[in-house]
Amino acid sequence: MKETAQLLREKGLKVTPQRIAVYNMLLHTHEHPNAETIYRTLEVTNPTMSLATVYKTLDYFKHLGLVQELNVGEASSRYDATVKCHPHTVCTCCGAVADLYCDALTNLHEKYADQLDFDVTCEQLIFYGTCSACRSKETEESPA
Amino acid sequence: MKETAQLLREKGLKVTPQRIAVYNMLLHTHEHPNAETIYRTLEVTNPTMSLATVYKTLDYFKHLGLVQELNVGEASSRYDATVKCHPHTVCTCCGAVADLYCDALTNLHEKYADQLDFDVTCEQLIFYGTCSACRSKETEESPA
DNA sequence: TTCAATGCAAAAGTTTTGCACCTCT
DNA sequence: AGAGGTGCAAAACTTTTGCATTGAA
Repeated sequence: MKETAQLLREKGLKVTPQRIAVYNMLLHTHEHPNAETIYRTLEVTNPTMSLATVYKTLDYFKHLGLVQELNVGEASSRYDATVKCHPHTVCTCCGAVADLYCDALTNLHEKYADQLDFDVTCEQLIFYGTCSACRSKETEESPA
Repeated sequence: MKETAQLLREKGLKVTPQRIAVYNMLLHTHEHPNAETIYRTLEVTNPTMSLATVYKTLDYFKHLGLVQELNVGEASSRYDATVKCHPHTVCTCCGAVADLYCDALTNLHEKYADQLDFDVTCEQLIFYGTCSACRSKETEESPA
């Protein structure tokens, strides 16, 4: 993946197989995995990968703005390669965390800046509830 | 505090000094303390209080809807006795977590329900940035 | 009196750190 | 060659759990 290597280089990072693997995994998933999940997934193709390196790598990426850390109330943080602020949904039934692309619910701080006595640099909107897949399952099991 | 005792009883909880102390502390603060902070504060007046009890108590309260757990990206959860959904601001300079009362930014899921393929039960909106106090300090130190 | 709550200490889970070795530049 | 990254193991931190004792009803 030449682009990832170049991106890391531009950010002033040394290019290593581990860093490329972590970044590419995040680029190609919508699951918002946590460090443990990233580690277990990459372990298969990168047998020498260690969990500590995943943590260190995610920390570098976060500070350089390559990834976004996401806190949905679980014990461990999730990560998203889409760094632009956007809302998320968290299904309390299956645990899935999904991106929400809805202009009306994005960059709320810009729309309401005049009502806030606060310099907002970033916002996080999370909806907790039941996703459509889990809702269908519930309806099958106990139809109204 | 007779009201707290009664509230706990109504929720089916045994009334103990520890539970009253935790609930009253949360009622009378706007700091959104975490378990450790609650413990250290109450330790002074309730010398036998233990941290494990604080955790167990907060867990009961949360499940009974007496308190709200708040996750602002720190290692530990913060707690709020105001259980009604409302946005929060987090100052990345001083760490303060404040309530935001702004109708336009509350219950967003009701206003945009038709645009979401998701049954929302609860929402969490957090603005990260600099509070007015820290902004003034910055201006003093390096005036524009 | 009885059952649940408390407090302690130990355990579990996530994340960080120290350090010797390795690898990218 | 040299700076920096990796991997391992140990440590640090938050939260949970087991269990004997205490206390509320």
